[in-house]
Amino acid sequence: MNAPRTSTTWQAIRSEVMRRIAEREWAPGAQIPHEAELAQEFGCARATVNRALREVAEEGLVERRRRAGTRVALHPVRKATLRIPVIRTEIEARVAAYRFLLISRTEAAPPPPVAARFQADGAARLLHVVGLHLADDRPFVLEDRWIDPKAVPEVRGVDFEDTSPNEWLVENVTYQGGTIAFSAVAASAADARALDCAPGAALFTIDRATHKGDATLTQVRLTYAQGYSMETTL
Amino acid sequence: MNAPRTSTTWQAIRSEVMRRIAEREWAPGAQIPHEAELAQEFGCARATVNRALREVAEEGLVERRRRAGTRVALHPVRKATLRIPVIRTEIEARVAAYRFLLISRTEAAPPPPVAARFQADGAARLLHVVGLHLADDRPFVLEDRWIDPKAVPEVRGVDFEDTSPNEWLVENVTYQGGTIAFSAVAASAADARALDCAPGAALFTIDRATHKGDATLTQVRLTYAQGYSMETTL
DNA sequence: AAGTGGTCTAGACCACTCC
DNA sequence: GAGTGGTCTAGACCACTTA
Repeated sequence: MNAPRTSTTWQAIRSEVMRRIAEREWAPGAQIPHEAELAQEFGCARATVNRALREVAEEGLVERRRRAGTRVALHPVRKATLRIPVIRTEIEARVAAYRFLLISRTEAAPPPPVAARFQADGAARLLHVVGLHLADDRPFVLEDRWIDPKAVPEVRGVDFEDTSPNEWLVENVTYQGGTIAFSAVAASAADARALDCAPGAALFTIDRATHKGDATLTQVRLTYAQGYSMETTL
Repeated sequence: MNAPRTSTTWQAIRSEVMRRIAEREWAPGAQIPHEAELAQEFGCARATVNRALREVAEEGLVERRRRAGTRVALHPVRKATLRIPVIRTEIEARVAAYRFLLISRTEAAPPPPVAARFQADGAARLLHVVGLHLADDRPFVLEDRWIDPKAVPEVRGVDFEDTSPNEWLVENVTYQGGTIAFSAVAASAADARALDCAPGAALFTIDRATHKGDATLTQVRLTYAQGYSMETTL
């Protein structure tokens, strides 16, 4: 989008490098010239070449190692970046009216598979919140969440009548890491009731756990209404 | 992993910035000091601060705009990076024996939904390849692919008996862009037969189209065996 | 008009790893 | 031991945006 007057931009170098890889001028597995050499060729500073190659490496097209140099990847691992917005934002982006419907909010001992994730003593009681996100008053996604009140003390005072756990947690708790898994499940009776589909219907689900240090803060299963598709670009 | 002697590293600055955001020292929506100020505080060059903040911005924790400065994101859009390996690699990573079984390879006029993606004249004939990837001789994923021979001429000479289209294309065609969609579908009769599950079972699917310039090179639907889950970390 | 981030330069030192 | 990428510096100019 910008065209500085005199200098070579790192974007230009990135494009040229990617072109040479695409056109097989640099074959898969082959080593490409080192930074200093490319800097000379392009008539720019080595830092500029470094910036360009770092980006190409992040996309997985080349692999870089000190001393060994830079090689064109043999099996470029394609990387897709998923943007995972707050559900309310996702629905509003579809120009639909958002509403959250709290189904239940209890404290209970989690079932074994959930407890295992929290690496908690089996006796520990966790907060269990279930609610439905609606788009234009039609079911969009069912949120089934467990929260550890010991790790997130403020949560005890929240009723989740107006604000979904999804949104409250994003705004009030900073995560340090987590895992996400995407899968397909057959709708349970409860799923079918909440999401207005037939039992056994194929539903897209996201299971997410977020951590802070060693502690698991929260775990959630999002079960999307039938026909949902999560999309991104390469 | 490294601790240079005298200088401040950009990783250290990134950590400190993320800490301040996590600890609410910098509140959501608030503006943070500008680069020159932080450089002075940390006793380093502005370029180092820039590098650190650029990384934090890429993770979605802050938003940066010229003149407007850097703000802590109100709704941090979490970004998950999916590594999408070649299927053979994915199976071998599970310490399973990989095998590809070609089911059919024909040239045909694509059905309308496929043709639309190729923006081709309806009369165009595309290569249609269907095959099954097996892990330890058990069905892992069904690949149903359309390839435009006009965009990928070399493909006419490939029989796909030994090498799956998935693998062949990764090695022989460089993409410039594409779209990916993840969803859940009920197993069709053919899916059920190939993947050894009941018709109607909930299956995880990936639909991918890859482009080069304006041309759509190939489009594929990957239907995974029951119970498959795609995982990543935040 | 002015402030802020985006980028480039030229040079330097260092970390890592292959030979 | 030596070559390559990783990073930092100090300074500079520019692009973009808002006031």
